[in-house]
Amino acid sequence: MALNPTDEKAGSHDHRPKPDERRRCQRARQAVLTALADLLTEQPLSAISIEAIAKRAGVGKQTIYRWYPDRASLFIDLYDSDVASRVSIPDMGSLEKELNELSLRTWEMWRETARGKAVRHLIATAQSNEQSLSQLQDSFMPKQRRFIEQLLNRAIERGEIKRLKCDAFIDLLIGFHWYHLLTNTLDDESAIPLMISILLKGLSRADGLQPDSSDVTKQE
Amino acid sequence: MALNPTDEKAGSHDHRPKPDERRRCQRARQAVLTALADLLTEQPLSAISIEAIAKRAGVGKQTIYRWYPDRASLFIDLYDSDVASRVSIPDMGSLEKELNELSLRTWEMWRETARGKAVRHLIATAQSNEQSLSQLQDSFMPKQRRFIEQLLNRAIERGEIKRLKCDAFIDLLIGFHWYHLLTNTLDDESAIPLMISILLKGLSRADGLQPDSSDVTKQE
Amino acid sequence: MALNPTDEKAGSHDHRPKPDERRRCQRARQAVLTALADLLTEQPLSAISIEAIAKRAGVGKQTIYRWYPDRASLFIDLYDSDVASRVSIPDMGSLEKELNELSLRTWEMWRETARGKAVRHLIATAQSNEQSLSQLQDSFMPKQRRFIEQLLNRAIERGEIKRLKCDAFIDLLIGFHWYHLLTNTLDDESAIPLMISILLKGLSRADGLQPDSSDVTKQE
Amino acid sequence: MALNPTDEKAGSHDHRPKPDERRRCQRARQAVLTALADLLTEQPLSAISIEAIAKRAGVGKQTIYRWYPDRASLFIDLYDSDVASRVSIPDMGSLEKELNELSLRTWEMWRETARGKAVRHLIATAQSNEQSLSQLQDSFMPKQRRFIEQLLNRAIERGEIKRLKCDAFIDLLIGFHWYHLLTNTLDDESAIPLMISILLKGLSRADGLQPDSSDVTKQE
DNA sequence: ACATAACCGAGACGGTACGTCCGGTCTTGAA
DNA sequence: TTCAAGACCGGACGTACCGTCTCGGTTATGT
Repeated sequence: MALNPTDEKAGSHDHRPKPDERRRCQRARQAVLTALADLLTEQPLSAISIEAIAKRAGVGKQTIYRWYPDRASLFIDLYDSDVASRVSIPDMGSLEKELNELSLRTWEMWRETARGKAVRHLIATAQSNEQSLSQLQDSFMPKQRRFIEQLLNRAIERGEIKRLKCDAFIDLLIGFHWYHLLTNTLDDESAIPLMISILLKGLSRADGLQPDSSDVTKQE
Repeated sequence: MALNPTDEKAGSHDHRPKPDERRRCQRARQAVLTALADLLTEQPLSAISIEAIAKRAGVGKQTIYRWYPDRASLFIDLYDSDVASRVSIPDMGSLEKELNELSLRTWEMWRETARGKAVRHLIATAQSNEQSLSQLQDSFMPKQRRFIEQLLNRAIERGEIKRLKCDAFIDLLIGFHWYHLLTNTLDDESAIPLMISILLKGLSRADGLQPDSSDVTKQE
Repeated sequence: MALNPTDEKAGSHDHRPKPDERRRCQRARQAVLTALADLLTEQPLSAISIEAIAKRAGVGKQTIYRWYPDRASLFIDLYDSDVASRVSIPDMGSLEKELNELSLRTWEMWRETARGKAVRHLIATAQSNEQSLSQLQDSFMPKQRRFIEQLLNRAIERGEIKRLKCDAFIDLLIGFHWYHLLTNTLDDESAIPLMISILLKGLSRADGLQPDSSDVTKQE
Repeated sequence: MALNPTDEKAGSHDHRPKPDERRRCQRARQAVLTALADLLTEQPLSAISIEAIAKRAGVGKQTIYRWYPDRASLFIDLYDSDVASRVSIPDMGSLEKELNELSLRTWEMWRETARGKAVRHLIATAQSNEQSLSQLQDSFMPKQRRFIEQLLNRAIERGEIKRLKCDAFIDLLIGFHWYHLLTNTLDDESAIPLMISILLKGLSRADGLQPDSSDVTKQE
């Protein structure tokens, strides 16, 4: 049986000419990201379109499509570009405090820079576009989870909690935030510490008590 | 002097001519819902459009727009029409068992009837359409929450848990499911009992231990 | 009652982005004109729609709307594109003969190329669309009149008739043809020479006999 | 017992439910005609639709469709209903004067009662609807021609002109008016007497001079 | 040092779907 | 039956974006 060497990626007959990252015009890149950021703050989500971004940025549409093969990539690039740093959490000695801090800062950033809208658009887009969904899964979500994992690891080092790889915990935490973001229902930020306290109680007791949940520590 | 009550100016905004629900053609309504259900099972989410639904149903587009002022209403009507009954949970004596049952049945229904896609489209749509968001908030979400509240109330009556109105608990539970639905990541349903056990442990301890979360029981 | 505020007033500060004529795709232009011509010969007038033309031409609707701001422009472009030349009349030494020739050839062309239908659609369209009416007035009618004016001028040079600028004469001639075209009543082409002989007799005597029509020669 | 007159039209495979003229509601009929007349004066031609007329008249659409099988019938009914009388011309002893009077009064009526718009719509409609075209040919046009024929007959009785049945003459006269009506170009009513003088000169000389037009007097 | 690629802006292109409007038919309840 | 009201199916309207494709013009690499 003869393997076709050109077909490394199954099903990919995508003969895209692979743009040369070195020659990328940084001015254009910045213009696009800035334009998108501006539109997000000024316009309703329904007014965000590639065409509008390109026009606002003074950039050809192709320039966007060249560097961002799907919408998700663009929004993720924006999200990463200048925002990640805003939510780095120092060691506060308490996981609960740190999670609260992380959550509150995230919401603050979502609100103030309209990045919340970007996330909403990103998630919405991924529902009807396979490539965008992949980007969401492979690029955006891991980064989001890593923030939380860092805090968990720190707590483990401090001996605050037991060593465990509990995806469900992170799912619950992020799911809570997404839920409120997507439904625009976080009337009261006091819901956050409450939610975290519930989660942490669940976590602290997850060290092998009930037989039907004893596998928590072995998950994954 | 007779005042003409039919004032054409009528500063009121929308003043839509209010279709007469009694005269609604049930055949058309069913055709639309069936067509939508079929498309959801057969087509990718990106292929779902009002136009496609109307064509498939053999119905004029206007007939859809007449009864569903926004896309969300349509999807919610579908969701309600024949699905709710599938996830009624009998009293199983254990909240944990019941929540597990509810979750598993929900995912089963989402999968088998493609109603999961409907929810995904519904949520995505609400991101760029204010009216749809309102429908999501006011019509879809309360119904979803009520399922869980019923189980919680039953557990309270059984004395299994203390009386409490803990929105955060429900947010966490639903948020978890939405998160996995929207990102198409529920590879393993064993994550569900794990998640529920975490939640329940948080809940069971929420009865006024730590001073900073003692208000759990008084919430709302 | 919601009155639909059609754009008829429209101070026409319509800063449309003015498409760049140089970049116009000639293939698309030809495809549109050919498709329209074909539809005119094959279909009843009621089946002629922008959508049908675009589909037949394998062209996006926008491509039509981009270059033809109103329906009239499209039909006039078709009419001009390949038809005008068919009715150029050589000097035959006699105005009557030439007018007969022009008329007969016009009807022949209207019939054989279905351009008569185009004119009918053009005129009908202009009745309910201000822009189309303007196009009819400013673009189509002058060209039609010029054909006749040329013959008249030639006759003047030959000394056949006196110098005069008689709009009414042309109005009568064109009016006659339009009348029969629009009502689909030209059962017998022998009506044409008869009509022309009447007109010409009126013309030949118009050289200042009756005082109340002496201004014929000064008209405009 | 009266015979049911609905089956008069032979060859009609039109299974229309045969409206009973005797039971026709005159209130509804008047309301429709008045509404149409009002819309014609108040609205641009593009705003005239069956739906708008029905709504304005406070009448069901079916009531219009029942009595007017095509749009043309409706407009002709309006035109006939109250307007014809306005252009009856007394014997003025001179055909030219009478034709001028007829023409001027027609334009005056067209303008003042917006009936000109009705005629425009009528003609436009006939371009894309066979039934309407038939109505135009069989009902509207003959009536219009009869006005002129009456004047011609009177002139013949007076001995002013020779006996003749010259369709072309009438075609020219009506064609002239239609042309200016449809193109909204009758800037100056002084064009009318000029046009008529041309026509009449043609007519007065049409009594067998040139051999090739000697058949004028034998026409029809 | 300069040819030659790839970039860039602009925007035309073939399409799909939007949400609205109207045509013409059918249904309902009241008179 | 007729009428007012209006729901119904169908289909065209004109617009907005999609993602692709030229088109000159402008870098900026690499031999």
